[in-house]
Amino acid sequence: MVGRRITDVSVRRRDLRIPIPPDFEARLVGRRIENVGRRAKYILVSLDDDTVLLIHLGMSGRMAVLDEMDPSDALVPGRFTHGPDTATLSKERGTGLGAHDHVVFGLETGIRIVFNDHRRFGLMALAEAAHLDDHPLLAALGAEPLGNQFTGPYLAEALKGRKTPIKAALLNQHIVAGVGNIYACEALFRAGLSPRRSAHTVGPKRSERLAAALRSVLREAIEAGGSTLRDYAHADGNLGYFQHAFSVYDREGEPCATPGCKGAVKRIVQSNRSTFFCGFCQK
DNA sequence: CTTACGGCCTGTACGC
DNA sequence: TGCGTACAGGCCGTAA
Repeated sequence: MVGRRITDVSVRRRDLRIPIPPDFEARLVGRRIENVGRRAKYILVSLDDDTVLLIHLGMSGRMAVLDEMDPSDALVPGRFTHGPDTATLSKERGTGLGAHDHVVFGLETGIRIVFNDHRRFGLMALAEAAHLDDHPLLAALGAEPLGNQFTGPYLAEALKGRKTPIKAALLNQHIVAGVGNIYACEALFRAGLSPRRSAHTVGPKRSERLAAALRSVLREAIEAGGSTLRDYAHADGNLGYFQHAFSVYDREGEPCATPGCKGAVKRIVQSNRSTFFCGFCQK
């Protein structure tokens, strides 16, 4: 995408988690893409007029690249996996688009970037580059877990006085940004901390362990291309494979991975989300 | 201020 | 086979 100009924007559904504003298309057409970055779970697309396009994939969103010169792209694994998409595909033959392809960016040289999100928990928004950090979606975010700011002392300070379970605190984007359910569970396992433990009881020493555990699990997951549970895929259609390295996530009833531990992985519900952990080695 | 909870959507897996 | 229920990688608004 970087270096190419946006020649065409087609919004096929505006009612994402936050509605796409009326001036969205007009503000994007004709702009050149200068950079693609990320903050927390937001993709940040910087344009040549100091506008930034914010994209959030929610739980089920994905971006795909359709190359007009290569029709086999429509067969990219993980692209039309849901029933209605395939059905609609035949009706809309010629566009190559499916029922849940909500936004399509046409770029120079005939490539299309498609935002697909069957649950519409994702969103797109526009921000000014000069005030990006003040944008309502970004302003209150905590430190990047892989950035220099995120240290044991930072985490200990952020957890101080919080009564919520440590699992919920890890999912709180204002404390640490970009951690979801899988990696919260895996980090707590690596740190040997019970997900039910009150956040404020995680002091400097445990925070150091937890911050290190979180960084290591994220680094390894990224290295492995992410975790494919049901339908996650890269823009090129390749699947992640970190799910094979899970210690606890989605492993209810299986023996604990810690050598010598006799425990089995338990599943509980916290803040309406599944938590997986070992009751023996996580205290 | 903090925390708990329901809701947003649609698709899939599973039990009856 | 068909139907109902639970659940899914996120996050916001509201209430307490």
